[in-house]
Amino acid sequence: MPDPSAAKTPRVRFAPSPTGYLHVGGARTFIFNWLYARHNHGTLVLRLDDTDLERNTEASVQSIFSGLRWLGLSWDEEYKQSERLALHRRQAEAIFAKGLAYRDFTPAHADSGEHSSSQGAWLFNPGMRELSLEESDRRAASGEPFALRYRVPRGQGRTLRFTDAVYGEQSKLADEVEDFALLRSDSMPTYHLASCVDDADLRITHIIRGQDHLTNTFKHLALFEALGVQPPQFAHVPLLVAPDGAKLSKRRHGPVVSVTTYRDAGFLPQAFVNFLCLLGWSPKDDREFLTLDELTAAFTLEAVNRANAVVNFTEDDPFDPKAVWLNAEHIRALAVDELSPRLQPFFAAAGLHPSPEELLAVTPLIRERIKLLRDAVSAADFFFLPQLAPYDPAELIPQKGDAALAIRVLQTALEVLATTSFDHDSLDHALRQAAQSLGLKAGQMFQPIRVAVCGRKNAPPLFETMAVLGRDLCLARIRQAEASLQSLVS
RNA sequence: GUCCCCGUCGUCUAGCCCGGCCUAGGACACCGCCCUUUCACGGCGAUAACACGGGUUCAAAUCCCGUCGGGGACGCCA
Repeated sequence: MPDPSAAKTPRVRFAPSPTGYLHVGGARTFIFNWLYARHNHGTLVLRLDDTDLERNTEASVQSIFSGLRWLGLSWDEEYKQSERLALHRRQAEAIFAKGLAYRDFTPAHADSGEHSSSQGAWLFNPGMRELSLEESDRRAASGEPFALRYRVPRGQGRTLRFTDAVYGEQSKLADEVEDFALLRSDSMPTYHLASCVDDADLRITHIIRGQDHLTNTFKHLALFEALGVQPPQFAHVPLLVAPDGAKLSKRRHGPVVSVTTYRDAGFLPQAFVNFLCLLGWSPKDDREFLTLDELTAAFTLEAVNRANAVVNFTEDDPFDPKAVWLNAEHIRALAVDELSPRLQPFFAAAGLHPSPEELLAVTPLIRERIKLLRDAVSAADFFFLPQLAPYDPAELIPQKGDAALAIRVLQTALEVLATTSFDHDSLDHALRQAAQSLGLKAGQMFQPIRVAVCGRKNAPPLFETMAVLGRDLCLARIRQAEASLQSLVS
């Protein structure tokens, strides 16, 4: 029998609930959905699952949208569950009318505790499932609040089954599924109801979501049946877990799981996407660096793993080293004129405002030296600082030398630089010759100049740096350095 | 507790479905060497894993059973 969903072009959905910022696990689920949709020329639906009035916030909605926009992956349709309440309620009533659900008048929150701990799983509230329709109607009419529960077909030896695209054949006895709620006592739909009703109504063909929903799927199977529709295909993806093995959570792990943390630290979205894809999925060859196009071409659900993946962050280092490495790779893969403008906001945040031209000149000197975009500031601030940050004059002293030697180097440099043209080759030639005439190794000559000009020992290549800085600034800084050395000798 | 899922280097993974080519491959991180005006890039190299126990087989990381370990679900949260 042909699979009805296989013929249609796929429709997938990402359905975050706006109860907090977009976190890395959610981002990855979104990316997998996006990749699946694009790979198969299907449609990606973004649906805000905002049926929990208590916990939803507008700030979360904004945070999710800005996170998604930053990723740069677009969706095709957009819905909000809160605008579809009428449909949810209508379907709940239809299910009730078919006798597949019942009213539960047990007060909310009255039953916590006693079943979870000792006597096994909770299945239903005593008395409510068997309430006669007459009494149920009477109590409802009298205004007594109730939740609507799905009447799981228990006691018939039924087995609920589905084939997960990632986890394979799944089955569970219906007797082990609890009577989950469809409507709350305030008549708001629950997640299960709203989700299934919308998935059916939006004609979703493939549900790609976190593995934490694997067991919920049995409830959804029953619900789709109650709704009278074929269930979509399911594909559960392994969870992203913290180094301690627990599933990533905003509450326990804090801002390190927020995508804005990555964005603000200077991850490139394409690197972030690349990294996330490699957690729980691989192209099955040795590629690690993949562009979006390559990811799209290579992505299949069959290649998704089943084991949870650890995001390797620590207290003092919030980012997985592999994510950082991939980011550095993507930075290096960027053309200078693409990279340069992306650096600008990070300088601005540090109070530095180089012109686009200045930044463009500096970018090639630091491109291979930064792992995160924000590193650009510490790597290149000296280009744009009118006054160098104070440093220890002892740094100016070269290997196997003393302050007097450093002074001699700088004085010689001052003379030579006064007449040398400030391009790489001229500087290289002039300074090497100067070193020779002083009887010094090149490094002994260059190091004091580097520190004088950059204010520190580790910096981009000297001649390119000086060429960008220009003669005036270089001479001024070298003079200043020489003066600071005088205090050391006297 | 009940049910579901998972278990290859520290981490991400290839290999597992279709046993032999696996003295288990790649990557990150770490360490060492080379390149080099510093840093970085790049190159080379080293350390490092089939959770355990049975079984099937001429042969098991690969198939079967069990044990242990980890995770998830069990909410009028999603």
